[in-house]
Amino acid sequence: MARKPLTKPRKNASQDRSRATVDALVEATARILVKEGYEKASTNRIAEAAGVSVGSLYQYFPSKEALVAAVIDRHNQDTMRLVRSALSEVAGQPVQRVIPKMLAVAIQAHRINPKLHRVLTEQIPRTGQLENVEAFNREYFSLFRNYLENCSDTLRPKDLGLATYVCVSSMEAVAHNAVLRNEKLSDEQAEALVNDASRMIVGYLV
Amino acid sequence: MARKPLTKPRKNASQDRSRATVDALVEATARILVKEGYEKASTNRIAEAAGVSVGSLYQYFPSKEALVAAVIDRHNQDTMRLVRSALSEVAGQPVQRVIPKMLAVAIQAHRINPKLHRVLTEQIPRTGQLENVEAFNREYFSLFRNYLENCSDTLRPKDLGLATYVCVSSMEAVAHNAVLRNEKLSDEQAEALVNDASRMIVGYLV
Amino acid sequence: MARKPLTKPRKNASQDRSRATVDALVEATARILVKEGYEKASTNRIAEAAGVSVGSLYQYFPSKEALVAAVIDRHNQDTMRLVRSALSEVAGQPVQRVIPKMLAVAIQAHRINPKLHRVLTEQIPRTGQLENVEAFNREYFSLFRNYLENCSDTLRPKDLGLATYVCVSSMEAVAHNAVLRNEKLSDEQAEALVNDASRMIVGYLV
Amino acid sequence: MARKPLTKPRKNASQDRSRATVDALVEATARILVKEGYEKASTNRIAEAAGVSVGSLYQYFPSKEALVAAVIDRHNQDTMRLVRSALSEVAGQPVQRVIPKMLAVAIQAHRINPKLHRVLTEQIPRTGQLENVEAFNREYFSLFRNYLENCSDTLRPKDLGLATYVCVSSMEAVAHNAVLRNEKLSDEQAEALVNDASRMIVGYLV
DNA sequence: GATGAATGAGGATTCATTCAT
DNA sequence: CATGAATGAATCCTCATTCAT
Repeated sequence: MARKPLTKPRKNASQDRSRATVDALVEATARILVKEGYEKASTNRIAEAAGVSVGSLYQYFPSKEALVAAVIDRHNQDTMRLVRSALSEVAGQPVQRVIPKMLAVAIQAHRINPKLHRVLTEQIPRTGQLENVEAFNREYFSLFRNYLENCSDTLRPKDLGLATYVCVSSMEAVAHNAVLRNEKLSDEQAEALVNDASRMIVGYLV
Repeated sequence: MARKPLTKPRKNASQDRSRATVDALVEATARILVKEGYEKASTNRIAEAAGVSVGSLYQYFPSKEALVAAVIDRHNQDTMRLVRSALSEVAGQPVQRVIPKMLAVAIQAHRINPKLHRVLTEQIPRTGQLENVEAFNREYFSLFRNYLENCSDTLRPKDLGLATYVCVSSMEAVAHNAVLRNEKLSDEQAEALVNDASRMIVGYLV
Repeated sequence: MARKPLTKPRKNASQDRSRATVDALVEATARILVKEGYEKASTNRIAEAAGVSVGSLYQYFPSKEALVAAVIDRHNQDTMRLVRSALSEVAGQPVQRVIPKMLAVAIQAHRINPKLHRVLTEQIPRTGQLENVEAFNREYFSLFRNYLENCSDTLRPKDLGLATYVCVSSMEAVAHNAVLRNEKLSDEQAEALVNDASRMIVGYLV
Repeated sequence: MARKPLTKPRKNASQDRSRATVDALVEATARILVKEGYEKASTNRIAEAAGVSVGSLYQYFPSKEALVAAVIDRHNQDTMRLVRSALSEVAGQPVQRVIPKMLAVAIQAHRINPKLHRVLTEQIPRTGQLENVEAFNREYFSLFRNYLENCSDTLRPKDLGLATYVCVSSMEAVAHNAVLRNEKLSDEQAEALVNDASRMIVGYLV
């Protein structure tokens, strides 16, 4: 019991340092990606932007791809947190309340860091690290499908898989395009969009 | 009138040869893009696949980007041809007939060359040659908006710009995801999708 | 028949240029290998020494290993030329004349470029391009074995494979060590060596 | 005498630990060298395989080269032990008995750890730490020369330096090639080899 | 116009070594 | 003494582009 306190801070100090380095790298990657685009984002540049040596970069990330994957992951997790909390907020409520909420959240999620979102969706060659994106999509789908199943008696579509697919695709597309084509989307525009799109989806579901 | 036939064939021969070279290059680019992916598609390899020297490639295309842009252009024009002819086929008919047609055409368009479509949307860094894509989108939008305006009295949404946007986004997304996630989409699946999505869009519009 | 003369020089000019580049690269590699050692021999440095760009290096040699292999090959071919001509010179003569000749030639061969020979045998990691070395050894073995078979009735060893092996190993080792340990080997020393070693081998064979 | 026992064990414990660490590092280096080859053997990997931190590695060995030199040293000492004991076993006996013994021992020595032997001779760039190898060779030479001098009256060659050189080179080469080219050298093959090569060397000497 | 050899800046990655903890 | 995170020079190699023939 006398030794542990002695070593623990040591370990933590070291762990903290590692953690800080990793965070700095992911953060720097996101920044470079936004500022320079994927093609110009070289590992040396990223390391420099992170205030770290290339060697350290490769200590924590086995390849450039892994680094970008980490950025995507982080972004997806941020998004998912938002979606989960929104869905749990309106759990058990009718589609008339849930759909607008989901649309609002989708727009909000794309607005977290629209430039990063754009780079991530437009410039990253989707080669290899599809797994993460797939995992994200799967969770998003199953969350929504779960909700639909819980109120399936109030719904018109019988094939809930198809319904999930149609709804999620549409909501995603509307939010995505809205933010990408109009980075300065005003709140009024967003509201109008949410209203119309909600009416469309709700009308489809009930 | 006696001279022209003499020179014209010559000229044509030359023009035809140019045309053939350009076509071969664009075609080869598309092929390589599909087979190897964007990152592995080098100009030397493309030239070789086209049976042409790199030098000639640069005679016709000032840069790799221009070459890829040409591929995108060609793909978009193929798509647009389909869309235009479909829309003119159902011109003047009610949304109940037009929307399913448009959805069917969107799916069909994505099925022309799904692998190329995937590479084009997933792997090409959208940097610079957005103009082409934008032009394509603008035409698509205005074609659909035109149609909506012609039957605006039968429609519920008053903001036709917003309605166009919501409809086109959703239709595009549904078709795109359907084809990308399921390259072997069966005709039954496609039909079910068109039915549900049509009901959604039509319900929104009327 | 009018066209060919027109294109042939062109082709040759181009072929000559390629050939010259390849030669310059192999030559430069050998030079760097001798001057700096294997570890310091980087592709960039070799290209520079050859008065050629790295790009050109990789146009002709797919890897650094291939370049070194070419040097080894060239060296082995130089050696083999010597050996073959020596053997054909004394073809049909008794071992008492053949063995001294072979020893002399082995020493001579190692003296073509002793420093290169040293680097090639001491510093090159024998990983991968063993095939070439093996091919060289096989030819060397089979040339000598052939000779032994032709005069097998005058020989004491019955297992000619074993005899070939013992003779070649010993002759090689004696020559190799002589040159490596004593780069300034005098002609008298060489002669004494040839005499003693010959007596040993000949005594073994008859 | 009362104090010493008190401190000595402490000191020894520490010395033992050092010793153990050094041994573990040398052993790990040999293992990695065999398993991965020289090029892939990094200090970090070696330290890990030895269960020690890189920092500690550099506490005991100033460079990677030093570490490899230690492995070579150990291997050479193992070999030398074998040779010395064999020679002392047959000390004073005639060449007819000594030569076969030496050949047998040379083969046996190369068989201690043939893979390590191969890596050591084929992959290690002989740059710098030649001293150790030279020392080994010198001892080997002088042991054999000593023996020859002791029975010089029964020998035909008058230049014992030359004779030593010819004999040692040949014996070494025969053993070396035998083991390297044929890792699964059978006992019969080894015996045949020893017989023929002995006859050759003995014939030369007497 | 066509050819393809040549270019060389730039990128990803490794690894022996150091040093703060 | 031990640790292992950090370093960064150096390496191999690629590929869009040019230009002499």
